[in-house]
Amino acid sequence: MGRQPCCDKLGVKKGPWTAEEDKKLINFILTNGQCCWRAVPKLAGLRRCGKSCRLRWTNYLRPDLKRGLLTEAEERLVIDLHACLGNRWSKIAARLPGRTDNEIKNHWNTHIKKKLLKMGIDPVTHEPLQKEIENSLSNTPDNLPESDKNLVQLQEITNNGITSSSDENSTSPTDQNCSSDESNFLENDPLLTCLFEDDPTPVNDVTWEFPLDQPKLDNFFVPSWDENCSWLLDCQDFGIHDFGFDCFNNVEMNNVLNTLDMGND
DNA sequence: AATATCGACAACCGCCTATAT
DNA sequence: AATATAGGCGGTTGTCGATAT
Repeated sequence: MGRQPCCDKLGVKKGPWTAEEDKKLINFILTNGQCCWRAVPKLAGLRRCGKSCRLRWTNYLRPDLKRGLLTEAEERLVIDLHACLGNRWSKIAARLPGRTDNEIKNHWNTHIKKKLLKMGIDPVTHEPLQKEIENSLSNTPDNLPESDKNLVQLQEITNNGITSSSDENSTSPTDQNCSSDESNFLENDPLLTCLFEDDPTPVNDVTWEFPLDQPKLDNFFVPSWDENCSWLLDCQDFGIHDFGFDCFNNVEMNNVLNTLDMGND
């Protein structure tokens, strides 16, 4: 005999989550923490698969998530990491605190991929596209619009990381990064160095490691109430009290709300 | 104003690995 | 050891708002 089935497929709801469902999931996890996902839907009163709950929480409801587009610095980091790791989005996401693999994957497919192609870089291999090289001979950076100059800058930054260790027998950038010349490459990039350690520590991993100097509430730690939590204020479908923050006493709640106000100033 | 097309992103699907039975 | 599921991951699809025609 194996394990119990994940969930009863019959009667499991699919499609976009409603505000009511979000509320139930948030309330449940803030109260009970993350336990076995299989049990979550039943205990939280949701007609969803446990997998769906995990995804919803991980990709959308987690309080430590950043909202909004990736910054330029984050984009550069994603490109760097992708050059070395390929489509291992979860590994890449682990290096970008507050970002999810799904978010990075989507951003890659909708933004970065196009940018790289526009720059004449193959988004898969990170090698220059031959055709684009020929075109570039007659299209120098000086002739490019400002937006394209930025892209060229980005390319240079990316290539510096990739080619700084190049030797006479160099092959593809990806090969250099991840195999024979990996050590040299890593020496030049402290960020990536930690990637290949046995127990890599994120550059700034806030995932569920809420700082101890944050206010300790009755049932859980909360992340810093700065921009990362502005999402809470963005929710238009239900108020903050609907999230189950009623479990706070008045003093704690006032502190939280005051901090939120300060953050908005 | 109505319709078509596109872009962004949330969510699902199916596969893989680790692990419980 | 064999079997079956949980959890995680990456690829793909579906939905919806914005923009173009």
